[in-house]
Amino acid sequence: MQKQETLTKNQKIILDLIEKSDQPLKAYSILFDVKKKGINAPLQVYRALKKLVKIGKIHKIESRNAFIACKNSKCQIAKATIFSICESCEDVTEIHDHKLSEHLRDFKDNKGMKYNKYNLEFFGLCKKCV
Amino acid sequence: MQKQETLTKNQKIILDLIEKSDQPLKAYSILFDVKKKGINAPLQVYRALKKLVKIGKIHKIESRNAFIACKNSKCQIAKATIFSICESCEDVTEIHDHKLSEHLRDFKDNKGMKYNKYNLEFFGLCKKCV
DNA sequence: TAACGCTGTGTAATAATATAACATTTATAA
DNA sequence: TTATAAATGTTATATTATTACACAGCGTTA
Repeated sequence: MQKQETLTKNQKIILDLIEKSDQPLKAYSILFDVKKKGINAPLQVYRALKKLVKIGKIHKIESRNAFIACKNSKCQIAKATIFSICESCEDVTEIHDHKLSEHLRDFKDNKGMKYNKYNLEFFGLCKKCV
Repeated sequence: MQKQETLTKNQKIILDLIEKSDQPLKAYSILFDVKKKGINAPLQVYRALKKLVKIGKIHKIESRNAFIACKNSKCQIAKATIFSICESCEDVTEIHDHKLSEHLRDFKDNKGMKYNKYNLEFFGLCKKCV
């Protein structure tokens, strides 16, 4: 079987919703919002989220248990994510910084471990909240 | 009131347990283990964990919802953490890499956000699991 | 010393996040 | 067309974390 190119109905519904928000959404808030479209159970949401994360359409903000759309149109990068998170207003922004990404991509520890993925979250106060 | 230097009974019990493990422990597994010491409820565990994280004695592995002791004897660094995580055996190691830490500490985005904390998790396969 | 603020304790209840198990359906590949 | 991988729908349950309340201990300061 080939890699699936087109999303299924549930996946589309959920991706649409996440893409309309510029901030991360939580699974059960997504569930609440898509009930009118016939998605009734948590598992239906979690399954779609899992797939969307896998193909890089969305990312999980681990420290917040929330999901945000990847704005990078070319993004197949489920594998290398950097976010800034305001600890006051909880605003989350994905960071695309070539130099930093390069640095992280090239990082080697002294254990001989080969990395294929990383997730970096910066915390602080955004301009509005300072 | 001054900053508390000494840990309370519950905090000590839980820190001891976490320090004896070289791998991250989950809250409810901690709870199970400390029941014999008179800690009966999840909240007692979560409260101690929160404090221990705050003072830098332990770190939370966000992607795993688990807690690991900080091995760095000087560690007051609840604020700057880097881990490597094996996706096969789930082995977790804290990384101390001066150059990388420096790079992350000095990172500035273009939003004027001031960071006071970051958490970086690398994923891959450890030597044993390759 | 009494009153206050702060931190921690203990307990019960509940909220929030996530997965297991099962039967069925749809899509793709051989 | 048949085998298989991927997705669906549903119910139940597991796991992770917090709210709310009553109270205890300690240091500060009035």
